Amino acid sequence: MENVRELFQILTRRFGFLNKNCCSAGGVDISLVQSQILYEIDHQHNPSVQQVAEALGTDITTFSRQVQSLMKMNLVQKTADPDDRRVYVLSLTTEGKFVAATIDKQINAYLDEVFSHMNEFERETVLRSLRLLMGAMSKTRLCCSTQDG
Amino acid sequence: MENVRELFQILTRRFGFLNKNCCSAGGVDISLVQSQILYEIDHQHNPSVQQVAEALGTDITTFSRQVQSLMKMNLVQKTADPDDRRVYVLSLTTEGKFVAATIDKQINAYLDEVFSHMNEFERETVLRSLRLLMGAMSKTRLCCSTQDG
DNA sequence: CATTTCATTTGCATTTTGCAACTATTATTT
DNA sequence: AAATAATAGTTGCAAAATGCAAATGAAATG
Repeated sequence: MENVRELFQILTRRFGFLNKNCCSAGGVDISLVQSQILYEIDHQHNPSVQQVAEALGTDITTFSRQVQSLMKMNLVQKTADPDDRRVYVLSLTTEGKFVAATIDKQINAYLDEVFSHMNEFERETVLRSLRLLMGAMSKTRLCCSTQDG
Repeated sequence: MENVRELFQILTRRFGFLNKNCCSAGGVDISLVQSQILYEIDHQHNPSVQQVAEALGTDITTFSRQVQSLMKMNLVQKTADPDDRRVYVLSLTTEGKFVAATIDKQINAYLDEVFSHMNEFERETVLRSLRLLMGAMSKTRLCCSTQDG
């Protein structure tokens, strides 16, 4: 097997650039981490502060402060969990949802553009491969576990 | 087409975790960015300070300081370019090469483990797909361009 | 009811970051 | 060839991000 790491390295770098450049939406300027937080909150079901922090691999104290910034920007809400009053549930505000959706649109537009360079068969194959790869990654508990996926 | 971004997001997150966790080698502790810098210097041909900074999408002043740290750690060397004395060429020291190689081994070992969950045919398909994807990304100049790949 | 565990937040010191300004060198003008 | 502009790289500084230790308040355990 050739050098697989190289493939991954370049692929993820490129996607990283994309994320970095796609981070202003509707007059609001968003940093890369903030964009990732919005994404994560948007995709988890009523996540607590800790859950999101862990999913992103961020120290929880750092994350706590990042949430504070996003609340000041009126993009994220914190709701006390009635069942366990230690816990705060995170969610996006209307504006937060709008920003997240805008970023999502931009990124998907770029990805559509990328996939437009393939024919239908290639497209299908690539997508199936990516899903396969994710599945294989999930089976490995060596490291790198995430919440989802 | 389903939500492709999600696939990418999770895939790159996982690979990011891997990179993050694979960053100590031979008693030396290495941060994620430092690991990426070593990788990049190792894979470019006599790169200048600016070239590596650009490849990584880092501000050049920040990068200049990161190089200084890596020089203090005796992992990276700076050589004055005889043709243009404004330019410094970056290279890895023996120790730097060792560290880079160790990290590379760890990451590839993990990836081997991942690919071991597939049969030969799947493996081939996935690798071919990744290459296809990279090719398609290179054709798009919308954003996200990198030096290599 | 005392103790432990847990989720989250703050104090503080360190590190990282990037803009503006600087030095030193090369390229371009006239 | 002197003057000017452009380039590669470095520092000053101030703002932002990070993470450990410790604190708070709430739940679980004995």
